[in-house]
Amino acid sequence: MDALAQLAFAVHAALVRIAATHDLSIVQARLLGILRDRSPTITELSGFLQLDKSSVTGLVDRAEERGLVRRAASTDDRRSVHVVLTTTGREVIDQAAPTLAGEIALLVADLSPSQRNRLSVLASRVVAADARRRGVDPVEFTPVAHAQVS
Amino acid sequence: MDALAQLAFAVHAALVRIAATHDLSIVQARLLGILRDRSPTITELSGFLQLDKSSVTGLVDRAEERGLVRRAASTDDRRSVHVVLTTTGREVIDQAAPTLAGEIALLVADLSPSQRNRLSVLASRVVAADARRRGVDPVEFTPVAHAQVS
DNA sequence: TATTGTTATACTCTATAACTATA
DNA sequence: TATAGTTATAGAGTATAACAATA
Repeated sequence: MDALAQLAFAVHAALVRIAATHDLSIVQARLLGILRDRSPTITELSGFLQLDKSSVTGLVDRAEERGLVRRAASTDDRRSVHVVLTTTGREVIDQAAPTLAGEIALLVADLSPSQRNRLSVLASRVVAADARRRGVDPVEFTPVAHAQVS
Repeated sequence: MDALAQLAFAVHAALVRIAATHDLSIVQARLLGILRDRSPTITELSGFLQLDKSSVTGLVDRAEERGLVRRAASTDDRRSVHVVLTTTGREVIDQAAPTLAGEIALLVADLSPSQRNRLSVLASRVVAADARRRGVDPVEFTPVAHAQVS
């Protein structure tokens, strides 16, 4: 299954490349993607992104400095902070998401529609099995996902 | 094709996780994997890894400090340097490669053999098309590839 | 002149450990 | 005591620009 590793590298590289044209790293893009339809706490983000809390603090710091997100006090727990997309942040991710999706589409442009469909089904199955195995929610992981939801 | 992005993240995360158990980053693992059957110059590595020369200098510096690789003067061009795997480096990658491959295998364990085969074929096709499009050699990109060759 | 590689610099991403404030 | 988040610190990875040595 070496092809799978190569595929992952190719997709990853494509996403890095396109995110960069929007002045985003992949992690920043995922962060903004997650925030499109929710305002999680730092700890929740830490779970979504599978990162240490302190890493998320830094990530949010940098995004906040750039005016992409803001911190909002929680009403029910004064220790907690909710991270919220700003108007600017929403504009940035709304612009970036289609081009990210487009780059993926370009990657599989050589496949026939039915092959694309089969690949999609198999990929979903692998992702679902992996998420189940690790006890996490499989929907939360890519800005492209949220792009298609919206 | 959002599933493809999610798949890429899942595979990538799995490789990061396993490489870490061998005290390697993904890039270090790819570097060692490439060096298994060749001794490229810095510029050649830069092409294989799609990184700037200066990034490769740093990568090789760190690997050299850890005794995994060494620099060897080129015989024909005194500007060039060939990067060579040390005995230690070979031991490390020979140990890591099977566990990396094993983790990929685990990821697709839920699929039937014929589904795995189909996924492999589709993945190879996408990778090949992408490599062709970008004018690079598709074989050079993962330590797992070299693991299976050896 | 052009190419090979390094250095200087700066930034992002990441984690661990220690800390503060709240629960 | 336990949890939420931050800070301090350290290190890897990355790129750009300027440079020396060689072609």
